[in-house]
Amino acid sequence: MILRIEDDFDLDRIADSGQCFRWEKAEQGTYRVLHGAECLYITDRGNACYELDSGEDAFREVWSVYFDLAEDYRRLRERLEGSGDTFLRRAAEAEKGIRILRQDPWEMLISFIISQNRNIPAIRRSIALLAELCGERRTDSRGRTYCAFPVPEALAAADGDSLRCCSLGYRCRYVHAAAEAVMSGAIDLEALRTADEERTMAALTALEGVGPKVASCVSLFGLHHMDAFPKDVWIRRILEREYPEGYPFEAHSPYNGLYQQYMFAYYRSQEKQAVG
DNA sequence: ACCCAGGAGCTGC
DNA sequence: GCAGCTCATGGG
Repeated sequence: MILRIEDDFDLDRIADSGQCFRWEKAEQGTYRVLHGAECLYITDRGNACYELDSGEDAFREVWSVYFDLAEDYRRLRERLEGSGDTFLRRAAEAEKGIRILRQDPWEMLISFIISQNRNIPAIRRSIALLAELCGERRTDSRGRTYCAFPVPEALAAADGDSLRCCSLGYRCRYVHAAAEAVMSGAIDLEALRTADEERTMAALTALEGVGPKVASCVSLFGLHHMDAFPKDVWIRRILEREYPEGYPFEAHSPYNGLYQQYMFAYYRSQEKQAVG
């Protein structure tokens, strides 16, 4: 189907934003997007037109939700124009097109447990290996196989050696423990969608290997709590260098998470240019 | 051979 | 409470 998206929407920027680890560039302008057990090919045809290999039903039930198309990101970006936060305004203008995807909280929990103390290419690699090892094998619309993100049962059942094959290192037992916590009901990820931030962070950080950074990523990217504000090494640098007097969380609430993504992407792109 | 990475847990003070 | 250490592994 062909779709017109007038709002901020940039596939390259979303793909590089560090919130999703299973997007793969197919050909120029086209991404193959894996999300849970689903697969989508989406192509930027220019002039705000996008081609999706999905039917109307899958689009309405899965992909329009995933891309958060009901939200007006231009409005959220333009909301910054009245503020005196010049760094953030610059970042948002430069990185316009980033969105906060509505990803699956279980997939985000495991992905960000894996993410700790690793760079993005290494995270992608481990997640791909994990899916190949424990995910259901499926076929996409082009006849290519792909692997669904493993369900909790599969990871709880996986033995230590097979997890170790995914280069998870010391995070193996965290992944296994998280799967068991979800299976046993010790944590109810669905219930956290509507929980307040304090309860959400408390429930997530109670899991082994889940600290404040991983929990806030699950909250933002998996539960769509738009005010969650993950602080990784990059964001810490930004706060130190650009906001020595303190960052204005209150002024930007309840969209701190989206604005964090603009800053994260902007700062990293600046660093790349400085190096290259 | 280095140093770093979308960090967290543990120890010692 | 918080600095400092350790963890396993790959990317640049």
